[in-house]
Amino acid sequence: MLYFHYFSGIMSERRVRVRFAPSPTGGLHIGGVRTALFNYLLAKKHGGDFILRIEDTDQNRFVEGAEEYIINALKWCGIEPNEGIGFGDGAHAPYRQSERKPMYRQYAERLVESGHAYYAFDTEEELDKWREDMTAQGVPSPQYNAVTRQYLKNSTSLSADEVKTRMERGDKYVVRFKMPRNDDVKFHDLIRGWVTFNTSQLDDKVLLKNDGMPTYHLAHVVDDTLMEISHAIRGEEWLPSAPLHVLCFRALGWESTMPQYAHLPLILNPDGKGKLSKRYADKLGFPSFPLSWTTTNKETGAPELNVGYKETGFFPDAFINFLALIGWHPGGDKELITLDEMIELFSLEKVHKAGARFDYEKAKWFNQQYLKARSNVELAAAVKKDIEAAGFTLGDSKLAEYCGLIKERATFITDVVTLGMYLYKDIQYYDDETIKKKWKPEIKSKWDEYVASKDLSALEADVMMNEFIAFTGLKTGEIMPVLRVALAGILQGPPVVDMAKFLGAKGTAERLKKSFDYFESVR
RNA sequence: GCCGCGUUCGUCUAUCGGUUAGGACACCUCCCUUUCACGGAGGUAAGAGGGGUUCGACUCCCCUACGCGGUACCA
Repeated sequence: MLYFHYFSGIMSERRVRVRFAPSPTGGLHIGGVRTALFNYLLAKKHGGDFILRIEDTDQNRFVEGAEEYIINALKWCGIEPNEGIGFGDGAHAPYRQSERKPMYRQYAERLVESGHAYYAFDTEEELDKWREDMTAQGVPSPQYNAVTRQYLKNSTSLSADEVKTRMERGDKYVVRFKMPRNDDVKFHDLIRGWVTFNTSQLDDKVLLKNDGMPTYHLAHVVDDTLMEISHAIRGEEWLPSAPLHVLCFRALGWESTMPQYAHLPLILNPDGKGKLSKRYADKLGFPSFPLSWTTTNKETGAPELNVGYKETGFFPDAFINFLALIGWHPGGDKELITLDEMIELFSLEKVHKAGARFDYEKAKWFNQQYLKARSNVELAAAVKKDIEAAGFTLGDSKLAEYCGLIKERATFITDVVTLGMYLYKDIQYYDDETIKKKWKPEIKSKWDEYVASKDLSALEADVMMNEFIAFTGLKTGEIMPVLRVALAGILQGPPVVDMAKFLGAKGTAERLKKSFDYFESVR
């Protein structure tokens, strides 16, 4: 509802409004989903607004379908914004920065007028060349700053006339922030506390590009202000440019409504080397996107399908639970928590500072826990389509029974379909090795003998199995593996008697006969 | 290189000056089950190093090391 604004100078109460602001440059990756999640949690915790803003200021990197993907991913995760692209316009439309393009220029101009920014005419080629030369001379990362701007082509170094003619002539130019030469910029981060940077380390960042689009820096300062954003929660990779942003707010006279920053720790690759990347995920065999997403191979140009968490068989609630606990911990020993509980428990102060390695094994464990907790009926509904497509022809209650038999053994919802396939269609594979070791022809003759005198329609399958085992006179260790393979084909799965019950006396008898005949042929 | 941020079991983490440093994943042992799994019981395993401050530091400060991030007319 209302949030106590601690560090704004004047203590004020402010409605919590947060935004998730991805670039439509491809599929949303796991780190992005977690950023969205933390934004969502803070908004819900305080009864505020969660906004989806699309930061598409770089036309070159725009990817078709990415925006729709982001919307669908948030929907699947169950963390839907209540305002913004795909979720309804509020009072601050439009929410796509490309559509807000005309709004930004005036603020860039304002900064130029107030002496906080200037025009620069250097072309990208000239700058590339200049950086190259500087690097060759031993400057590791050349800065466009208080010193170098004096000899580069801009309105601080050129005469007023020259600037005027260039602009009238239609020369392309950018607007750069005029970074002070040597000032300390101090700001408070909700996760890290006070952070200080010296402006001598910062350069004159481009605010408005030569195509008239703002860069991220200007765009988010303007939009966060106009959209009345109270908290800016983003990845740690933004921390180094935060002082620039603070200075922009200040120069525009917006410091009092500046959002409070919270820089999230990064999700690292499992070996701790670098930000979690698709490349690593691919290599180690786990998904990096919530939903499947097709990318284009940079070398071959061929389309590549990246299977998502959803398609792998993750439940959204399990996925979110797992993600929430990367870099955040509410205290206590409870790990299985619902979204509502997360909202209740959430606070940015409890977010960790250090980066966290991604652990796919733990992700699987979460899913397994959620799977086990689902009712048989729920699982049946979730799996019905796939399982019917795979050959299951029985009714819903039978399908639920099947799910109950299988779920303890499954990690993914997709496992439920495949793990007990032999129960709803013919056995596709037999473990011949076990048969070669365990098969005794007398089992078949005993079975024929046993079953000849029985009325299968009047017999319970479990009773039948127990009677038959006793009838063979064999030790359970001798007979059980054979019966298991005869019913399932493999040495895994639910208890033999339970499988028999599922198959029914008649179904079990048919299957035993068929399997025993086969066993005779392989022994 | 420079700047920033960080550093508790292999991994995710609890601890907010006084604990036998707790939990979870993974791993190992045993039990349950003559299958696989689930479940249960137990086990191995941690405060990067060095200085301070303090009666007392994982906890506060400094230095070092290491890791990550940033250093674009990308976000």
